[in-house]
Amino acid sequence: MKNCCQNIEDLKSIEKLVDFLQVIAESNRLKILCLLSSGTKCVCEIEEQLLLKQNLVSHHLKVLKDAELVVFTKQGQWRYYSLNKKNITNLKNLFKQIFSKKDLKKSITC
Amino acid sequence: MKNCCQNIEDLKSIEKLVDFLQVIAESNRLKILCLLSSGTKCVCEIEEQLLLKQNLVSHHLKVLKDAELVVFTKQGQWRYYSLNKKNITNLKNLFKQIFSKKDLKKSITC
DNA sequence: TTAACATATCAATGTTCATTGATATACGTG
DNA sequence: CACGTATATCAATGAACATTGATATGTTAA
Repeated sequence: MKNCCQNIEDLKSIEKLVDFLQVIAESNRLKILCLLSSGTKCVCEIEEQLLLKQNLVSHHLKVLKDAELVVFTKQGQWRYYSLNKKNITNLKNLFKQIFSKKDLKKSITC
Repeated sequence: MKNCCQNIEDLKSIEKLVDFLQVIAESNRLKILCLLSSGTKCVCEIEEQLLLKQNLVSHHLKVLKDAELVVFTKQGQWRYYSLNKKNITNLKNLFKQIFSKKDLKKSITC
């Protein structure tokens, strides 16, 4: 375990965090998450509030859904999206872990 | 203040966070940060430990430096890079703020 | 059934960006 | 000075991806 970030567990955490970060490192998606944290919304509400076209919102929701950061329920012709709180928490913890000096020193042997 | 994320302050925070996230949402850069959190390193050490070519490390360090996430000091022919702890802390706080339900509800009026 | 609405998907376009090889700059040593 | 080492920069390439218009699918209402 001579090199930093060569520890398999750490590498996995880093790749996993990068995957998450790439999803949220996009301003429309971050705005959607931000909006959803105030409660469940249907696609057309997101469109209106963020002034985005329908297909674009739908596209970004798919990216967020694939990353399991949001979930939805169908109700008639509407889809109501909300945060996947469990995974948002995971993301926060992973972020905290990687960026906490203390944890880093524990988990990574450089 | 009818719409979420239309509040100028929130928008600024979001754009600022996106800028940060885009910088760290890249696995080599995240690894560099991770490595540097164990202490100051010169470029060639980063090369060796992460098995990356010199020009690539130098490129990513420039991106990190432009984002003010790292700083360096010159010593002879070496440049010693280390974390810009103040800005790393800012990043962590911004992240926490955007992703903390409580703070979100305080700062964003939807 | 037809029309209108809500949402998803597809193909095309343009942009951003990671990587690489080549080269430049700066420093130290003989 | 000349040479080797450390690092940065530049130009080219290819891949990833955000956005858009068009179209498809499913649902409700008349």
